Amino acid sequence: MRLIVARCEVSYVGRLTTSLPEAVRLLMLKADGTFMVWADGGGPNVKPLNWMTPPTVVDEQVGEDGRLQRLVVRKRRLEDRLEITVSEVLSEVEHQLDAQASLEKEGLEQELQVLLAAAPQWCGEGLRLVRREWPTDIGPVDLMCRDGADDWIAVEIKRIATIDAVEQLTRYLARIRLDPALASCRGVLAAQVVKPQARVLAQARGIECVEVDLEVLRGEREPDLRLFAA
Amino acid sequence: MRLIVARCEVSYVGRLTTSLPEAVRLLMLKADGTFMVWADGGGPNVKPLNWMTPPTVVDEQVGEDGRLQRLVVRKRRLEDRLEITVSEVLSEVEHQLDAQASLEKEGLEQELQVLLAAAPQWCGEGLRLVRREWPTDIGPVDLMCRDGADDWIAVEIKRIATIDAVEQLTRYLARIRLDPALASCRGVLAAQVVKPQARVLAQARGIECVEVDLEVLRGEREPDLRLFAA
DNA sequence: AGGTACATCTCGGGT
DNA sequence: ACCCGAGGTGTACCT
Repeated sequence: MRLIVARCEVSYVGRLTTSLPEAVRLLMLKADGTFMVWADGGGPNVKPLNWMTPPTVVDEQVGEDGRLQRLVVRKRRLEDRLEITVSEVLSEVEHQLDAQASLEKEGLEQELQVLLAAAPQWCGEGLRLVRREWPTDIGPVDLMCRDGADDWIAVEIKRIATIDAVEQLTRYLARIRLDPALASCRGVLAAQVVKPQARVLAQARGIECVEVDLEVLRGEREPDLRLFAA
Repeated sequence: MRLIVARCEVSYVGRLTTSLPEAVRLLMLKADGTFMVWADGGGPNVKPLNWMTPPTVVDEQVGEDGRLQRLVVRKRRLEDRLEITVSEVLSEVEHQLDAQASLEKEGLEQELQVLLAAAPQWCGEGLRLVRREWPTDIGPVDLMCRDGADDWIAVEIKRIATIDAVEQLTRYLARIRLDPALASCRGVLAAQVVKPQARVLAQARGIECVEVDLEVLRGEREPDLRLFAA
């Protein structure tokens, strides 16, 4: 990875067109072909001002004095072009980094799904699991359950339930109900957080919303305790 | 901005929990308080492995020999904690970068909306603009127009029209048509690209799709020329 | 290759 | 502060 701190202008032409006036910025060239331009404050925090993902071709133009004058980063087969005009290089280092990353993650939507599959009663009284990832012709519903009266309930699980989640479950329900045996299938939207507009739309469509607590599902906290939480 | 290349382990506890085994990575500490951990290949290209957005508090632990041993990055008022255990620092540089970014962008959805508001006939023959950002109780429709027969037309604008855009316009139309004066309002989906599945769903719902050409809207190219394009 | 759904999405604009 | 929509979203998974 090369890290160049330089005074530079940047222009990008591709899916859109952008330009940056001359200023001191960080140019980051990863060995995997990723190129990024960073500022410090004034813009996005955790996103580069400009970038190009691999595969890239970097054309480096150097003056007679050996100093970097221009970088042109292009994408293979596309008309994407990122051009950096360098007026001064303040620092440049290059290092070999390790690629064997393997970032382990816990606590994503999938964990919610596993926990709710093991304890579907949190999605509705008396619910028992029939199958996880119940297939429809447009994709799988997260959980398919039946209740005490043997009615069918399709459950869509989200970390945060937005209006899009309601639309998604609505599409699934329409497909599921095509089967006469499942024509009366109900829908439940289970999430750690249900956004207000999602709740309104869900109600209009007869879909029930349930907010679930990850720590309770994990058995790390008693459900009653939430009444005393701040 | 400080750039540290170091052999390190990383653990994050916050919205989720992650861990990274010991390897050589880049630690990026921006002056605005942003902290990021980067690898080179093996993971995402343009996203850090771990990060924390401002406001952050960085606690730096140094050994008796003066070498960096541990970085703990915490978020004010939250239980977010990013801990970097450093076994070896390979490089460290610090530089003052400019903040006065001002990235100029052209070609986003907003430009499409401005251009189509000025020339609504590209959305349908004889259309004239009544209002941009026509309000409904679930959000504004991009354009509200009337045609030669004084019929109402709601226009939703996208750079790329997916199935979600059809759903969005459908929701707006349902709200708009609650007003008896607008009960016959039609829908038009205008985009640079309309995905095939979006086109099918739109047709099933009586929504018209129009593909518009940004260069033509800008007046940079004659509409007929597209017939000869590759 | 194309479509779908998830993301510590991030980020900007509005209320 | 929260809600909502757009993104050069990126990325993994699946057909």
